[in-house]
Amino acid sequence: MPHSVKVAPAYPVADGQAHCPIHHVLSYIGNKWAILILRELFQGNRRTNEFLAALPGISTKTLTARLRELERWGLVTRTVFPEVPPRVEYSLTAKGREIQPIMVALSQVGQHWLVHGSPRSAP
Amino acid sequence: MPHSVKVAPAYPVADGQAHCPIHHVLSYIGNKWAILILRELFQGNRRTNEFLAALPGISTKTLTARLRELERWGLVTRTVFPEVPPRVEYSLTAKGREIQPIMVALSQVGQHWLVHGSPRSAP
DNA sequence: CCGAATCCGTGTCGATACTG
DNA sequence: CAGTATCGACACGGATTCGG
Repeated sequence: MPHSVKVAPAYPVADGQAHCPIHHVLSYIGNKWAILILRELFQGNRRTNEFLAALPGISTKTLTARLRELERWGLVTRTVFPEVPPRVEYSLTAKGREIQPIMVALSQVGQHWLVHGSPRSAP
Repeated sequence: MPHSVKVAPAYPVADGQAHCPIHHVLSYIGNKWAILILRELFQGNRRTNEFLAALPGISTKTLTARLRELERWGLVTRTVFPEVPPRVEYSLTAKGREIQPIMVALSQVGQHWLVHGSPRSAP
C-alpha cells in the first residue's frame, strides 16, 4: 500500500496477507458492487443512469463512490461532456480489461451452477 | 430459493439480473470474506483458530456466520470431533471445489498486479 | 433534466466479554 | 477451543436537494 490514506475501505490489507495475490485483487474488486459495475463496462461504455438501471438495488451514492474508486485505481475512465443536459460516460481502461479472466471464470461457474442445481437449491 | 428466510444477505437477487451467471456466483461468494475462507480450504482442512490466524481482521462472529452459509449452500463441510477440548474441522465439498477456476483467475490477475505496478500505485 | 452530494434510518461487521 | 451476546462503528439505500 503505497499511500497512507485510506483508499480501500472494503478490504483492510492486514498483516501477513498483504502479499497474497487473491487478497490483493479483492482489495480492489472485492466490495459489494465493483464486479457488477465492471461487468457492465465490459459490454460497452455506460452512463450513470444506465448503471442505475442495470444494477437494481444500488444507490447513486454508492455507485458514484465505487466509480470514483475504480477511477482512482486506474480501472475506469470518467468522461464529462459539457452539454445540456449534462452527460457523463464511464469506460474501461487497459488495466480494467485485465480482469477479464476473472469475469470469464465467474461467468462459467455461474453458468454451471445455473444449469445444474445451484448449491442453494440443495437440501 | 427454497427457504423464505433470508439466507443470502450479501446480494439481494433483484429484478432483471437473477439469471446473470456472474451475479449468481456473487450471491454465494461475493461477500466480504467468502473467497478468502475458501482460499484457505483449497490448501487443506482448517480449524476455527486457523481461520482466525489466517484471516486477520475477521471476527469470530462473522467467521462462523460465513462458514454456516457456505455449509448451508453445500460448499463446505463442518465436522465436529467429540473431544476435550472440542475440535471442529472444515473442508471443501465437491461443489466448493468447482470455484477453482475463479480462484486461479483471481490469483493470476493478482500476481500480475503485484509484479507490475498495481493500479492503486498509479497516479 | 442528469449527475452527484447530503441527511438519515438500517443492517452488517469488528472488538470484547462470556458460555459450554 | 468453538461459538454466542452485546455494543459501537461504518457502509449502504432512499429521499431530498443542489449544480450545471
